Amino acid sequence: KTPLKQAATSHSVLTELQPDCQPLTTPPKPKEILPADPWTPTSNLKMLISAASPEIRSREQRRELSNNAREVLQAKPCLQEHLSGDEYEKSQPSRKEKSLGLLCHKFLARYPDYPSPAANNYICLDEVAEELNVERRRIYDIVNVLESLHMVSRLAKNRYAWHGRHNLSKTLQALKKVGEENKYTQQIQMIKKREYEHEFDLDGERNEEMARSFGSNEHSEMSFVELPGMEFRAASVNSRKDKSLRVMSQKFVMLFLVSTPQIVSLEVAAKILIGEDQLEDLDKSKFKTKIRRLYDIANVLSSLQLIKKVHVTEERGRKPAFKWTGPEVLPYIQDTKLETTSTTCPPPVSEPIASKEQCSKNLFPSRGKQNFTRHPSLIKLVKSIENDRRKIQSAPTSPVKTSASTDQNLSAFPRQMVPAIARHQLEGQSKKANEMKLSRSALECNLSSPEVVPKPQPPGTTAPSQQPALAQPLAVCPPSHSSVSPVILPHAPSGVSYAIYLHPSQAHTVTTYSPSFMLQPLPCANVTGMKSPNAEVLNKITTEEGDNQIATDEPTKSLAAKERLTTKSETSSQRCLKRPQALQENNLIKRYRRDEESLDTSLTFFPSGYLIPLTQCAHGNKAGFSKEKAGICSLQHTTYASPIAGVIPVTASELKAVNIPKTAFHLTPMNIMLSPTSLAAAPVLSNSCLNSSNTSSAPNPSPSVLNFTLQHVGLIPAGVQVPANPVLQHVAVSSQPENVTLTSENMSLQEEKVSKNIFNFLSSLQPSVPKEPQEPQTVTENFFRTPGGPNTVSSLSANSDGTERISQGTQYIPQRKLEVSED
DNA sequence: CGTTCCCGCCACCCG
DNA sequence: CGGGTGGCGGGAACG
Repeated sequence: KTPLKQAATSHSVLTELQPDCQPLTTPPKPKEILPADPWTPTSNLKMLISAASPEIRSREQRRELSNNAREVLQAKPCLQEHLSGDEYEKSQPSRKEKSLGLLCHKFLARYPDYPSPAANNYICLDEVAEELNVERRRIYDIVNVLESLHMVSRLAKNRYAWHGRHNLSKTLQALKKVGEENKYTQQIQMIKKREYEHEFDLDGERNEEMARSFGSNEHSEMSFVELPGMEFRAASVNSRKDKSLRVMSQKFVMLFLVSTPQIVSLEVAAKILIGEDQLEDLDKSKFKTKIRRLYDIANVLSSLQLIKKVHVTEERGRKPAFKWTGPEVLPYIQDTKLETTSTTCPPPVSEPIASKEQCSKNLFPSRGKQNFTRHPSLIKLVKSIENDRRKIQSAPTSPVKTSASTDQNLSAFPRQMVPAIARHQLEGQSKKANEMKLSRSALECNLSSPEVVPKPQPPGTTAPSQQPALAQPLAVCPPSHSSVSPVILPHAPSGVSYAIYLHPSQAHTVTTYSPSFMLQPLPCANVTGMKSPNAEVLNKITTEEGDNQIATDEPTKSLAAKERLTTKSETSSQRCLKRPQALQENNLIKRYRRDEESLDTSLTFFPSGYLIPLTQCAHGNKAGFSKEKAGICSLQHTTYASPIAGVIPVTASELKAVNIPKTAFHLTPMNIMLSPTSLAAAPVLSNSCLNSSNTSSAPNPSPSVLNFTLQHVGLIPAGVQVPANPVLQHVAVSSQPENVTLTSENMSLQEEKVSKNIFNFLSSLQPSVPKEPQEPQTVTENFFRTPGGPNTVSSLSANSDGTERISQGTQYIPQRKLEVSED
């Protein structure tokens, strides 16, 4: 033990502090707090307690890293001032500063999102623990969930290999598949239904039966999901019977990938995760523990930017929940597509892969959503950060030598993986995601034609070396801020939906009103931010990016690739997934049957909508984009396939009976869905579009774009604006003046109203609009709609308070309202 | 007070 | 049998 302390603090309990502080992490802490120092009654008490407690021994008083300090400063900038002498608030290491999330951030900062296989991406738990000044135990928590995502893998005891996000795509696909096989969607439905019934004190006995049919049934207790190329972990060391965290984490993720609104409440998650193991036993403590674990997992997933916390509000108050913010996951596809896509794919991404270097160097590898051009001014920051990271990595603390064998594994794997991954990223894995949609359109505006699009040159900041990156259509801002950003943000500020979806009917109106906007048919299942409890079918629906050659000339379609919904065949999913367990095959038939059965009882969703981008964008050239996605998805089955518009809850049975029109446009009286975030995003889009289109050479690095990007990427907290004269600031949600409520009855009236509303909104996009801080989004939604048939409608209303509400269906059970709000 | 979740005891399990 | 793992839940910090 080398109790070498920089600060002469008399930490009696200070156990181990590594003298050799990492070069990167600025060790010196502003002010050191002496635990024994009696300046706060609380502290005294604490001391006494700790002293009295039998386990005083390893009471570590670790200081926080500069990062934390920074965050703290941000959090309470005002408090810093010299108020009443010295003693400020509490002790430095506030609980938050020790949070797992923060720790995870620090951890992730040490490794690149896309490490080059060449580098020795080894993780020594001990070292990390020391450098981060935390108990090893905490590192396990992080590593375990990372492992569940195959971002790391265990090599030997105390040693892990870092893979970064290279495998993420595949992993998520696999998880999604397994999730589907497990019929998590149905299970979720079950639980929700049960809750609902409980409210009315309905006989809960009946439920048991249902439970049996669903959740408990086929205890497909799947264990750890492995990746094809990944399993070969040091077999020797990897015997531990993976129980909880790892598996739990995977299941948790599955829930997101499988559920349509991609929002999962802790409660539901916990119940499902418990229910799997044992038949429903409302064990209080067990539940509680599960929740606690989920928080742990959620924290690191949050750090990975895969999810973010939101709140779901029902009649019974609001419950914590999480929303998937990670990449949209494509249904697993055979390898066939590889060639097809690779040819169509813009060279940049697919090529560079050859040289991992570039990949890893690209701090903003193209990722699912958040396809925003990296603002040049960010480059600097990014670079320095990366630099730091490099230092850390090369720090003497991690001198581990690579064994030939392991090295092999490491390098070999990525090589194969990358191409596929790259392609996915390119394609944009979320065909369904609205955000994807929008971002892509934005991207297209800016990037699809590099020549046309001027490269923003930040005043004084020019990074020629980065040019290539910018030129690449794919060199867009990924959400991978986690690895980049030194700043810790509370939550990803910006939401996810950037598009406005309109029903065709409304579309007309809108177009009329403001000709400058274009309507773009868009299949957006989960975009709306609405919660669709029974989107079971949805899960099987795959949006197909389209009709390749969809025209570029037709204004209505030119903007983005046309997308279609196609049902995904179970067969495809089945056959694609290679699960270690062979039992699967045996159950295949059974599952089919089950699936069919369940289909009958569940509701179906037919999503759709329109994206309303600026016309200018159309000028651009997105031809390439729209084309390349052609035939990505192999729709070998089309049970319910058909491009459909509108979000329409329909029961399977109804579906059969009603005979859904191919163009289900009229099925939905209306379905305009505005999410607060969309409002915020829109300005950006418009701005960028304007820049690129209006003036073919608009060097103006719009600050709003920067701000938005920063916020979105998490470099700065929401609400914070980067100094720059705001040309187009976020349009406050409140820009929507009136409440809009649509019902099937008074459609025409409502319609008008809506259009008006939209018009207002669109108008508000103009530069003159005053900026306002983003507000938490609130989505109200009805659950458990009754089988209302085609008449069911969705409606949206914007409250004067700036929050929006989206509710669907007038025939839903009113009590089943649900709100999702981001903090 | 409810939510979030840190801390670290201690059971496992693997050399 | 020692040490790495990590399940687990009390209870403190936070809001």
